[in-house]
Amino acid sequence: MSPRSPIASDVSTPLVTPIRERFRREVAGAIAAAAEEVFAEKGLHSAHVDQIAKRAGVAVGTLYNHYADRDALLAALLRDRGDELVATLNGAIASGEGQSLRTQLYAFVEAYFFFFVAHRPYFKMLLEGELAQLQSTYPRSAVIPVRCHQTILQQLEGLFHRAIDTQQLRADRADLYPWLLLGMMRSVAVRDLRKYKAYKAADGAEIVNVFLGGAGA
Amino acid sequence: MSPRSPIASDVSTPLVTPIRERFRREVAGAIAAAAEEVFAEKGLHSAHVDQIAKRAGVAVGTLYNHYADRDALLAALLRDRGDELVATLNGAIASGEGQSLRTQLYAFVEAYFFFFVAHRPYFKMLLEGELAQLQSTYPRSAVIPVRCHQTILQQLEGLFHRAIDTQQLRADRADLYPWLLLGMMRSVAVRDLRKYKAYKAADGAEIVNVFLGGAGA
Amino acid sequence: MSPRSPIASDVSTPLVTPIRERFRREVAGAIAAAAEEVFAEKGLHSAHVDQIAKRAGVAVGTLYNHYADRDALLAALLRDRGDELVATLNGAIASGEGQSLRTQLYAFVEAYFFFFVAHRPYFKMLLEGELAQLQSTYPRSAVIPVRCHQTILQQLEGLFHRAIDTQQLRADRADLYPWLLLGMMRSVAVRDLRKYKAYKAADGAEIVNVFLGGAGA
Amino acid sequence: MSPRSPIASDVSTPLVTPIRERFRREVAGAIAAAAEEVFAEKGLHSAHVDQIAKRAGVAVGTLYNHYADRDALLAALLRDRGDELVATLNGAIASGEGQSLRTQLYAFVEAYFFFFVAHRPYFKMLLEGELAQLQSTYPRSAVIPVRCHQTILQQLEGLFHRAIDTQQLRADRADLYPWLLLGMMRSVAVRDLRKYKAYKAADGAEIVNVFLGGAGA
DNA sequence: GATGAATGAGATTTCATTCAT
DNA sequence: AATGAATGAAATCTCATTCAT
Repeated sequence: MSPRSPIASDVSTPLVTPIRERFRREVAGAIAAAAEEVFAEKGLHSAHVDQIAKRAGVAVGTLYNHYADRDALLAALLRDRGDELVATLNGAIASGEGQSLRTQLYAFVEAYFFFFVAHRPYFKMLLEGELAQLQSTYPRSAVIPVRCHQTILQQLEGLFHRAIDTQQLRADRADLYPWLLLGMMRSVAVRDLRKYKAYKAADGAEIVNVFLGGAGA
Repeated sequence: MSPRSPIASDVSTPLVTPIRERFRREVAGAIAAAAEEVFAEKGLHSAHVDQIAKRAGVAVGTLYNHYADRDALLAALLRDRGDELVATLNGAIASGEGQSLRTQLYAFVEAYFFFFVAHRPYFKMLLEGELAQLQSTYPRSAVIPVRCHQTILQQLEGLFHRAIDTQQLRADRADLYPWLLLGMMRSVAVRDLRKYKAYKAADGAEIVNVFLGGAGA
Repeated sequence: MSPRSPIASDVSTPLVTPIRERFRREVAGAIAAAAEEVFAEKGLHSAHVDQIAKRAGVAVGTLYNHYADRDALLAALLRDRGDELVATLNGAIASGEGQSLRTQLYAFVEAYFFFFVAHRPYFKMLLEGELAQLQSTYPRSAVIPVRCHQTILQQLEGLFHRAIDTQQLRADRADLYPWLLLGMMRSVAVRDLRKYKAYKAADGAEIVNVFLGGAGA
Repeated sequence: MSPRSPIASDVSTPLVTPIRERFRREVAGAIAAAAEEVFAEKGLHSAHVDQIAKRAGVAVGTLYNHYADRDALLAALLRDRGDELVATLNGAIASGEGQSLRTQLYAFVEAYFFFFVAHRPYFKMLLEGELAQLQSTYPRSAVIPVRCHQTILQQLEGLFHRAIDTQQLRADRADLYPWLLLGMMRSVAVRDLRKYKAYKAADGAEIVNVFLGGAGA
């Protein structure tokens, strides 16, 4: 009720609230960053909130001031970065508009791995989340990676649909192609995460080559 | 008292034991079957031993009479079926010996999905196990799916190596090809498991078609 | 009801029953012997019935055919050997009747350690049983070592009572003396069991010397 | 906002922490006290963590916030009080320095029973722990009572060694004497714990009298 | 009577969440 | 808003005892 109350932020208190709010966001961001690391390192089930709080340099209670529960924190991570990924891929699609399928796919795959290289921990979470069955324990988080996967498939479906119209892609098994292309992409990402071979731009290009022209001699 | 007394014949135990032994194995089998279901349904982390015991129709203690602990049970499941899968694929490789790469790959992919269709629950476990980080909680189980995945990659490496010698496959990115092919296979398996589309023989054939000749028109 | 029934052992079946009975006792004896070893090795709480059965070369069920439960088995062991010990000590008392206190104590202590050397595993059980609180888990066994201890104290009380009458022992703290003497004996037994120093006859003699004449120069 | 703001003083944590820390210690102390009681009452094996937690008025989880596991709790109890006991006895030895062996032993025995009377529950644990075989289940706790016993024997060895030099003690069986004296002390402690006779100062004195001069008339 | 697998109550331990300070 | 100790439901595992063969 006082003019300095952080709750009733109106025009008379334009300075206090933003500072508090910025602080708030910084803490939430630190927790999210720590959580992403710990979830990626330990796995979606074995990452414990104490570890996350310690890594973030805050107390567990603080974590619960920013996220309703473990599920909400995990869901926020998966959703935010997932939205980023989808947006990045949409950007690649938009940029390739009107060009050849090959060019469009190059752009798409390049954007995918660009994001991958920048966010390996997120990808670990995403790939684990697509298959780990979290429904019972973390119902809100559980659906997000699956939805993300679906969205990417739909993006590819869109690309492919237009490519079929212009006869750049065989039509008969178009339903399968998004799964095949994304399966190769995922596999190359796993290869990198398993520390077999660090991803290189040539890998993405080869995925497109094989997808469009095959690996046969 | 004679050494050949019909009462105390030294063949008497082989009569009693097989019955017990058969029972024992049946129970162990029932537990393994129940475990496979529950692990597939609930996930490798969220499947609980009492659920497994209940599903198998035995008490928890019985489960522990047959498997040292939860980790050992899970490891046994993953190992046994994994060995079966590898053997099946080896069979396919052997059967295709000397034929064209396309024929060999058809056989390989067909065998893979034949096994998949027969053992969907196992595949759920396998695919989850390749990424779920089980090391801390279930160290013995953790390595098995990864090892299985490696073995299959090596099988493909072998196939591809010979195909390169006979110029049926481009040589330059041969290191990548096992990952690409297996990535597509895995993705189609996931598509089935997610209940989008049940696997059909044509799907496997198309994987080989795309892998060798591409999807471009 | 038949004349050969092992249950109704009367004069008409004098041969069959004894054989069966002997067999029965041999098995019970083997179980008891194994149990004594395992209880001594692992401790009264940590000795498991499976271990005992395995050591005896029988199945657990057989063990339960001979002893109602773990408590009964343990109680039988403690009681039987305890009775032997008390009888042995009574023998020593009887043999020393009418002789000097010193002579009587030598005989008593010698008998005690004679039995100890012959039955170290039993002594481990006995000494542990005097203090381990078994009441809640093994109520019948729990009281036996305590009762045995009491009986020995009473035997010493008897000896000392007569020695006081003949003025061979100071009268004022006679209530304490059984505890002091037995305390020294017990301690020397523990010294042996802990593998510090194997018991020698001279040790028993010195206990009597110190008890009667002190260790002062 | 000033760097010396009275609110955000850098001495503020030292004010908050001590309160938390004091609470923490109080709870840890309450758990330890409850544990000592329950372990003494029920025995080292039969005391259960939920009984201890209930007695301490906390939840099980709280107990595990303060002690890594049951073994650690038990070990802490045995170690802390054992160190106290050894220190008390060292004090008695120091105080008797240069005086007659009789005087030194009076001081030693008096200190022992002073501690005993103050800490009967601990002594129950200690005496049980010297013999109960805890190695398999509680490896860390298992060694402590034995080590404590050894230390006390060594303290007596030291006393006796000097007494032999000054010809206050017979030299020939000096290796045995610590065991004999401590055996009597232990036995009198057990007599008290068994509720036969409460310990009195005269009992300790009589132990020394008998040890140095014997009980013979 | 001997067998040994099945039983399940009970013990220990974990960890997401709460809440007084 | 931050703290971190307290909470207790839930999970795994043990082992004395039973009982069908």
